[in-house]
Amino acid sequence: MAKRVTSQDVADLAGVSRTTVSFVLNNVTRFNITPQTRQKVLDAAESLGYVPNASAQALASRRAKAIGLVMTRSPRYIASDTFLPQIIGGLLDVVKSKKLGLLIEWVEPGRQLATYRGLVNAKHIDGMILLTPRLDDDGLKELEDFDVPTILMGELPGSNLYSVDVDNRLAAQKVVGHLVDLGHRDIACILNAPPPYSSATERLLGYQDALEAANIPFNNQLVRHADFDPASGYKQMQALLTSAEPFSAVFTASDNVTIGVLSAIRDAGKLVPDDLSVAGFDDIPWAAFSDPPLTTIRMPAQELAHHACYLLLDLMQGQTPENKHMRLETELVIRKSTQAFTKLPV
Amino acid sequence: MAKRVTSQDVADLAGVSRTTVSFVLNNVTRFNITPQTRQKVLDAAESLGYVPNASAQALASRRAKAIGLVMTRSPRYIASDTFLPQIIGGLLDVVKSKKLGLLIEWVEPGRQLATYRGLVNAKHIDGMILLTPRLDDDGLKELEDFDVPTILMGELPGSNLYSVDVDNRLAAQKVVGHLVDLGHRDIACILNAPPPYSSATERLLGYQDALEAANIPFNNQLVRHADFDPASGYKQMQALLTSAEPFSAVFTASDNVTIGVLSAIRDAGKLVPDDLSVAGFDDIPWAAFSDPPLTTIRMPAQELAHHACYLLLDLMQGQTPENKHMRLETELVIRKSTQAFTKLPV
DNA sequence: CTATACTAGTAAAACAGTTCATTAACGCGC
DNA sequence: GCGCGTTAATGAACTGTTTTACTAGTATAG
Repeated sequence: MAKRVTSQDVADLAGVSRTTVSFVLNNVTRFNITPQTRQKVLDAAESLGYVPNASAQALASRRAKAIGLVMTRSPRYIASDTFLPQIIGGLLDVVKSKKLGLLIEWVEPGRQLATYRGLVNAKHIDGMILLTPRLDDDGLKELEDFDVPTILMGELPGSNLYSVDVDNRLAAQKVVGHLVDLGHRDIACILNAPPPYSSATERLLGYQDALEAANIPFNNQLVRHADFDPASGYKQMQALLTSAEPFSAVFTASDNVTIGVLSAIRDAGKLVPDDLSVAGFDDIPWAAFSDPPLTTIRMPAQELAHHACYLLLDLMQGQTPENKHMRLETELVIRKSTQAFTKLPV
Repeated sequence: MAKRVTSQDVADLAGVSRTTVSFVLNNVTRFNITPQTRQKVLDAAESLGYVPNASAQALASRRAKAIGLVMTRSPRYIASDTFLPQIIGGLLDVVKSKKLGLLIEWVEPGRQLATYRGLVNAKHIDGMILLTPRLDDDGLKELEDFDVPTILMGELPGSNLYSVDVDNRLAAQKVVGHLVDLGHRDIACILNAPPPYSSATERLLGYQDALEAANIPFNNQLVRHADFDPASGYKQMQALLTSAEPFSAVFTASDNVTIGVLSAIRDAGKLVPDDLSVAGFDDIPWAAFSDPPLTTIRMPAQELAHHACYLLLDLMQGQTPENKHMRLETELVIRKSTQAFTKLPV
């Protein structure tokens, strides 16, 4: 249990002051340090195995050297989020290269405001990335007033916060448009999440856009809301299949939900794509290997994370990029789960 | 941009000293505080919206109030880890209830020792949980000498560190035993990861145990190592199918890898379970909905996270539980992907 | 030969808490 | 009326950095 090595120890060994040690180790160019002195300090630090105390650094510099990834969903849903690893992987890339820490937080519904305030005031983090924001988040407006750099991953209409996302509406329109182009007119829609989540609402709008462009009347009976996981997809698909409404294709606004959807279709004794075309959203790793391989929208999850992180870093350095809402390109990936309309299944 | 509220502000408003504020807010019972004074302080803190500065607290108390989740895999693999969300969800449960922070770290292969030392000395965290340890991790032995509470999630034979895991060997033996019981004798094995990962090695041993118990000679030609993701599973399965070795069943030591395995089998024109029985490991959410639903081993991921976290908290409080290696129960989940042996496929 | 400007470095004051040692006040017994 | 113990609260030291303001020493210009 060796005693902590402090900057004083380094200073003593190098024969300089703590100030100088700090300047050297932080590459402060504003002051003049001779190369010799510099080297002496570096050698001393190296030989002692000096690592600055993060708390002291944070306290003195008023910078925590860490960012937070804040999730608005309960651990139960986090557990089945196939998307999260990609986000975290992407964030780690950046964070690591900038020598920052990554803190994971979760805000309880109903206590958002208090949680955000706590995070901000405790100064545990210098900025935060909010994942899957909810439309009914009461704390988000307040957040705009705090002076904490914040990036929304996901869009929230009307919010003044910076955001990084794909254009969910356009992407949904693209994939539903593909179904329309194949001749389908009765297209069911299973949303990824309940209405309070903005991505669900946006994807529904895109679905409607595609219908409208083809002069297909909107039928609310064909729209269902799933709840992130395969089980909810199974349930909603089963409900659709036993309903009186006929349809020849289904758009599922989340591949993770699609896992359950395909299963329900199989259990009902129908074939994809012969009886029913199925298109997804996200292109999770599973999609390319499903049976049949899934036509879907590629969500550039890691790139989203990269961009969100870099944008956050800019904000943390006091910059104010003029484009507040960054939208990344999505790509329609056509595989084997969709085919041209032939007839309505019985 | 309101100025920060400090404990001094609270003290002033309540008409007491900073010391008293600290005692009240930290529930220090060793000192006597009258209920009236106590209430005055609480009211003052409440009305000012006081939140202690995390850095200052950490510095003064020498406790960071945060734990770290440390991963030994590169972001590229992290991105396809279907397991991670469950772990994080489980950790968040506990961490939140104890008002701790959760920091995510990633150690680069080859720089493990330096990274661990940095983490420890920087005192950013009070303890850490190591995920999927590698047998060739040079920093791990050193870690035993540091006095930082550490929990291994995963087993590392010979390590003196506390660990929480399932009995990978026994679990693999159970599921392979199930295949044996069904009459299969030529059973291929696709491991979840390269040999340096202890879980791969342990599961291979369990596979061998099951063969040995049934007096089936071990055939190294039937063993392959995948690399965490579906694509690697596809590749290894394809290699097996085109090899000269016959087999009637395959044990895949990771469901995520199994996704690719099933796909390769379909592409080869074979049927599961008629031509080939397939058994997995992990029971990820997909497994219940795959085609056919997958026979697999249920990995209690969230419980593992819970236990690891509680054990870590014990360690952080200076306790030294006598059982250093906690093993959680796994359960064989029999679904439709395995059936009794009939004949070897051509 | 000073006044000035630069160099290279330092002393000391933050930063915002925790915690040990101390004290003031108070009743109590003798 | 004095020492004593107890209670409730405080002063001040301490945590390990950053950073501002300052200084001693040297070179340059007038």
